[in-house]
Amino acid sequence: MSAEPQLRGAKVVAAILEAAAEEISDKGYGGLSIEAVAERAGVNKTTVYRRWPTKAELALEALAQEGDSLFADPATGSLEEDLRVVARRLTRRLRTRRGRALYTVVLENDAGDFKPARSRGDAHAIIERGIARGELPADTDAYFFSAVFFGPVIQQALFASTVPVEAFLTKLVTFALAGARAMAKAQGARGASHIDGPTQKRKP
Amino acid sequence: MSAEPQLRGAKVVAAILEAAAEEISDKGYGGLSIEAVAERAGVNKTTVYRRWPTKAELALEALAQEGDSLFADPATGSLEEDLRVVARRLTRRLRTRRGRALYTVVLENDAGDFKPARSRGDAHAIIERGIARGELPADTDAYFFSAVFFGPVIQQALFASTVPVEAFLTKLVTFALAGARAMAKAQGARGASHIDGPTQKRKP
Amino acid sequence: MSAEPQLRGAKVVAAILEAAAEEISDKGYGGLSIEAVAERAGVNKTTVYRRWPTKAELALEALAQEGDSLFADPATGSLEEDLRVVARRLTRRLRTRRGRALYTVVLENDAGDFKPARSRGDAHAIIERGIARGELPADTDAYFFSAVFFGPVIQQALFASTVPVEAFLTKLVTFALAGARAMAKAQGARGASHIDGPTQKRKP
Amino acid sequence: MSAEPQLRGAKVVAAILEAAAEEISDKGYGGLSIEAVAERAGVNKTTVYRRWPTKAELALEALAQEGDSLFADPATGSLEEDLRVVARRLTRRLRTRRGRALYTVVLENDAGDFKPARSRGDAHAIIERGIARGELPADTDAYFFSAVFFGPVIQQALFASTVPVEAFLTKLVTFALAGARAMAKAQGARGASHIDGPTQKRKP
DNA sequence: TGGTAATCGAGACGGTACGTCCTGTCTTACT
DNA sequence: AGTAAGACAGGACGTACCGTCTCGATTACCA
Repeated sequence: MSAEPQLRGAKVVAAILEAAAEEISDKGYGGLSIEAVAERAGVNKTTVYRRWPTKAELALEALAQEGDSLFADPATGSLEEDLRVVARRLTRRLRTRRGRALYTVVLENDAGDFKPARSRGDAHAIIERGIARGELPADTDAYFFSAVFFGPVIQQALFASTVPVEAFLTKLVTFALAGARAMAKAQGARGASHIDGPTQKRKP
Repeated sequence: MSAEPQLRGAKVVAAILEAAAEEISDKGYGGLSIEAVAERAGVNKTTVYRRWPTKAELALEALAQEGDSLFADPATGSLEEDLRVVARRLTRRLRTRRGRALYTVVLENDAGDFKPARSRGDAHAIIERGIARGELPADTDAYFFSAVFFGPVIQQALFASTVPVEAFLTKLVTFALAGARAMAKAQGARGASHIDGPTQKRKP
Repeated sequence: MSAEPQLRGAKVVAAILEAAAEEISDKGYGGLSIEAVAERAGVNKTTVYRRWPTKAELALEALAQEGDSLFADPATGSLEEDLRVVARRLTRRLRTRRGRALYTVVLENDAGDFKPARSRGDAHAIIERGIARGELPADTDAYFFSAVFFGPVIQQALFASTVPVEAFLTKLVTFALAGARAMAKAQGARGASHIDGPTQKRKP
Repeated sequence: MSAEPQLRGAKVVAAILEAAAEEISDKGYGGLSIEAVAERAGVNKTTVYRRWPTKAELALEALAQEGDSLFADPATGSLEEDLRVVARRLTRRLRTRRGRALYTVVLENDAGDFKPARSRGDAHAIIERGIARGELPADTDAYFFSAVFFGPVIQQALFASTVPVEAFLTKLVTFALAGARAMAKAQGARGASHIDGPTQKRKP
């Protein structure tokens, strides 16, 4: 009767990941020390090293613990509003040390095949609902649209001195939709996007 | 008695900045240590600390040494081509440890009033030449357009697993121009952008 | 499914002791680690701890595996030669990490009731044969003589910068025999020695 | 005006050596940890490592701080009594963790050219005074005699289960003197000893 | 022959110390 | 005055063993 194997282990893992997340929130990824995580988790340093050989791996797993709410369906009924809501969430999160941490990890290592990319994948649902509702042309490339819409948002939030305010969002939404529609008219279907998500295949 | 005569003033500064730039190229901003810089510059640790209290300040100054060529006028005669050229340069640089370093600094500190924002300002010239040539509507907001065009480029280069290939650039250029034109048609002038350059105030 | 079948009982013990002996030969007692022994023996760490709670105990048992040949009867027919032979063996062994290990164990713990003392007991046979042959006075105290003869040998081998060479041995043999004879003459029997063997009591 | 250079340094050194000596007294050489020494000295770990790369080097220097009193002239007027006094001092010290430490260091490393050997050199004065007084033959080899007399003492003190008691000392003194005299008579001068002190030359 | 008990492997864990690297501050002396 | 030289306290690194523990697998012996 296999009860719970690794019961102790699971607790330890949870404690460590939580501690790591908190440390990141407090001091950012740059200020993250495994010693501090271990102590905060009430765990020995070697226990952390056993599972996460690298600060980066630990941080990534800690940051992956949640964050799924970001692209949750806003269900406003309108694509424009949906995009605005998600962009606001994104912006708010990226003003957080914790929100930025993910990007710092990616930047300091070279890894690209990552949470940021992956979670942006979650945005496709929103876009595809917009397509279904006819707010975007039928042949719109969701990956491309996502890159083009969220790219500037993230960029502004992470690296610009001034916060992208509401007005920017409004303008961006208008711009993106206009671009997508105009492009569709101008060139018709143009094959698959060339920004690929991690692994998945595109359908015709 | 000392073999090497002491470096003085400007020479010291130059040696240190150069050493720092090389260290960053080798090990990235994360792997940058003042000790290593000092040794590489043939200079004492104290001398470095005297002028740059912070690793970030040193890195920023070292990285500012060059990089102005990025937005130099491609002078292809066409806005589309100009944008493509600059985007290619940007992408190539951002695949470099040194290119990424700048963004890492900004991310790890919270400072946003920085090179990235400033240098994007340099892109305005290109865009405004496009406006002058009639390739973009007369009321196009250069700041906004810059953010909307380069945002996705930077985003892809820094954080995406897949390199933004030519096809992406082509699509992006098309998209951006289409968006700008459509927006102009649809709504006319709509007030100033809300993405501000470094310090200057925008007028209504 | 496991490739190697488990070792059991006596086999485990043998494997561990052998592994321990080899480790000591390689790295000395100071460099002896139970982990390394376990791995070398192809045995789990716990299995070692189960039987030898202490590094010292393990080492002692491992070192006790052999070493009985040291005081084996040289049977040269002459006490002087017998002593020389045994002293040479001793010296040679004490130049070995393994040979020294035993003394290190004794020194690091405070335990004195140990192999060194015990094995010196084996030397008595040689001495007593010498007494029987008339090479030493009849009332010679074998324990005392052993201490007085082998003491300097061990001392030189373990702690002196210069190896005790043949000439030293020759001189020592002469000296010891001369001392024993002179002492006998000078004072006659003088009661029991006060260096006791491990446990046994000396009789008057 | 060179005041005291290295004033701070000298204090630190003294503090560390004292702390090390105390640690050794408390826990023996085996239990000596650089961390503990550093803390006890109120000094940073790296400061210790800077000067003593090895535990052994630190221990040796710490143990060399004193210990010169051991072979100080007992000045009893009689060689026999002098030897007894020094032997008693030696024995007493070798029952100490600190006293044993020196020998442990030598044993664990292979270094032989050492304090123990060197300080035994100090014993020569005593022996040579005995020669001068006519208590030993004129051609007695002080090195050899020293080895032959103190060897058993050290041996018993370090490795025997039973303490070498007074009676042993008495017997040993008698034995050694008898041996030296008998040897002189039997063989006359026989050239230099073959146990050499560290470096010095023997005089004819 | 099948079941139970002893033995063992596997490996997580808290803990101590290792020896190294870098930080940022300080003192001293040189030039 | 600016610099080299370098000692220093401090903190974290990543590693090695320690000795303890739990969990299953294996083996051996006994019923």
